[in-house]
Amino acid sequence: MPAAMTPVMDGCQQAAHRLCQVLTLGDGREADKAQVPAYGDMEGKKLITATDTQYSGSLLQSLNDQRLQGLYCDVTVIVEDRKFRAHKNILSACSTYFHQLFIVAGAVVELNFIRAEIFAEILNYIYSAKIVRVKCDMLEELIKSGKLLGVPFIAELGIPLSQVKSMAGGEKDDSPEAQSNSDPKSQESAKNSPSSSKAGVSRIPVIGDAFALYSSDEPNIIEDESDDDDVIFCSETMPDKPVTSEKKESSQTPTLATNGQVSDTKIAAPSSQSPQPVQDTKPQPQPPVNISLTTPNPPPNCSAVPPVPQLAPVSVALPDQTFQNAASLVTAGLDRKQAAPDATQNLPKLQPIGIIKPKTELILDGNGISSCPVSSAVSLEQPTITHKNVSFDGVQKKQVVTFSPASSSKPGEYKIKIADVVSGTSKDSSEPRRILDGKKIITLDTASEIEGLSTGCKVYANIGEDTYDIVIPIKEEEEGLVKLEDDDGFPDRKRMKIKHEDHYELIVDGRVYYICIVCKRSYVCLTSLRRHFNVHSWEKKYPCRYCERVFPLAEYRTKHEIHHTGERRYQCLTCGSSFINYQVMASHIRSVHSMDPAGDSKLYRLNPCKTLQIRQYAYIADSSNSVPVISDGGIVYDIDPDKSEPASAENQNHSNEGPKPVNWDDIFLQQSNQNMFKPTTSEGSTEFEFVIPESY
DNA sequence: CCTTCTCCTGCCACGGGGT
DNA sequence: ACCCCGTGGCAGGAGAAGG
Repeated sequence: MPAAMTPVMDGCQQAAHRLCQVLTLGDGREADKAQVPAYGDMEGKKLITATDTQYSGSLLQSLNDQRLQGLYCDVTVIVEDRKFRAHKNILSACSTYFHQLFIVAGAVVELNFIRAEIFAEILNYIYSAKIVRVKCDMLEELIKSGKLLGVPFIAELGIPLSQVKSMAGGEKDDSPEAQSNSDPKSQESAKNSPSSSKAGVSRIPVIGDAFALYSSDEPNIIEDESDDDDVIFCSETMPDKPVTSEKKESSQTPTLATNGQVSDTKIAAPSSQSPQPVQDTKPQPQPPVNISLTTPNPPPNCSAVPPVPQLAPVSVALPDQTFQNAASLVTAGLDRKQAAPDATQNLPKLQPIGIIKPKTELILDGNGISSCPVSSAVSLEQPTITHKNVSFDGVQKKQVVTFSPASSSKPGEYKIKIADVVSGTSKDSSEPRRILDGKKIITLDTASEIEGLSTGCKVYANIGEDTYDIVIPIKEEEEGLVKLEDDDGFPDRKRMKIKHEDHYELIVDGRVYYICIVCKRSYVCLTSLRRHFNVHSWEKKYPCRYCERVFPLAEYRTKHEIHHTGERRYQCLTCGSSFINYQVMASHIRSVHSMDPAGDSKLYRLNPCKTLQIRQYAYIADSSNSVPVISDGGIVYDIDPDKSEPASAENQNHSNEGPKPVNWDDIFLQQSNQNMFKPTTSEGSTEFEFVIPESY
């Protein structure tokens, strides 16, 4: 040990010794787990080599801790009803799918081809290099999902361990690769050379290091720390877990016959090599992209393969100017065989993509726009790495989304088309055109200028031929950072307040449309989008008090609960009949009285809700005087107050505070603890008895 | 074809917090 | 007092499902 060498150490040796001490003692790690510095030529120049063999492991652990705390997470992956916060860099490094996805995707991505439970396992693996206690019946799906996401280790779990190089013969340390791995240069070359990583192994793909944060120093077997785990899996690299467990491998490791590729879905085995620089990347095996183009939101668990975002916009007809669905407005998936600008006139809903996601920072220097000296390239400019994109390479370049009423083939229709843009100088783009809602809006008139924009800029539409509105959130990044890190150490607390994580902004003719970043629906009102976005994020959940259903919108729940209570608030003023909702009432008025409930005449009234604690005001349905009034009671129901108010205690607390509504979450929190409002818990009668009126 | 139900989205009122 | 923003109810349309 170096300590014994101290008396004869020179300065270099002492430095090395100190380094060794740091390595072994600096952060409490044990000395025998760190590779001590090696002394080179003791007589000549002293070369010191010190390897912190635990660095990669501790780094990964730190990253995982940060993920679990939501710290510095820059992407939210929505799978089914669950959200997963993560770091783009990590996902990108471990998954070829994410690597490509994040070229164009924003801060929120939604996966509809994988189950949340499976993704959770994959994510745990990405951040821990371990797969722990996965049920055998999940393994096949896990492997399939690993293939879809391009996570090689998981994708190749079906390979019998005996075929894995590092397991064969157990002589991994003596393998040429293991030896070469000790040389950083060799490591580097191995990373960049798939063939080199497969040296000596011809039968199976070799698990490369693209998916692992560990440097490939010591190929090892991953084994879970717990002794009672049922399954272990093999990995090349796990420096701090150099444990081999042949017994478990031989007896319990599943050996599935799913090693081959899923031919019917054209899913290729994930690449075993590291994600290449974009410029160098050839089309890699990816989940096919040709199936979701007409289904922007396929149902969860569908067998569809992941829709890789496309980079090329396509022309699409717009229904008038209403922009009911921005999927037909902003972007559209581009059939790789249909690049003609006007070939998609009658396309159905297409997979929305093509949002221009600039990559570099835009600087407003007072007089104009100057992009940072980064390799200014909009995503559209980058040689893309999916075969689909490659197929459009050259077409996408210098193509932007244009929005031209004149280009529409039908009266009143707008069309987005692909247009070649000739680079040129901006005419009037130097000044921020206007300030809107805390954002600067500038206008560029050439696509080349857009190339210099950053992800902080919201460039989502043009306003005319070769002119583009650019929305620049002011201090967006600062806001995001600040709000991600809450004072009390709970980074999630203000997550909802992070700006622009949920939408793009599209400006057409000076009007702002808010585009959901997940499904690309457009909204005139930002509040509508925020409300809508909960159906993706499930940031808030609205459970029914009477059954197990959960709703993403409070209004849905309220309407649903009214069905439980049976209350009929809508009363026809012509015949006095009451109805459970507007639709039934309107149908009644139209069919029975042959009148239009939406007309000017006052045909119905809405009585205040008696059975639910909702806002105590009602609208008198009079389109000419739609003033909210506090109803004095519809006298439709005679409700036992002792039983009609599920939150009676809460109401009593607020009884002296006016009509302040009770927070549902407070109510539900209490209720959930007491489990007192579910119908099955009531004895003999429901909690909500009320006298059914004659009209019922 | 009709009815019923759910979903959706613009609109608006309310309430809380900040200035 | 005013403004901003989040919340959530309402209107009314659209579409799906079922009879």
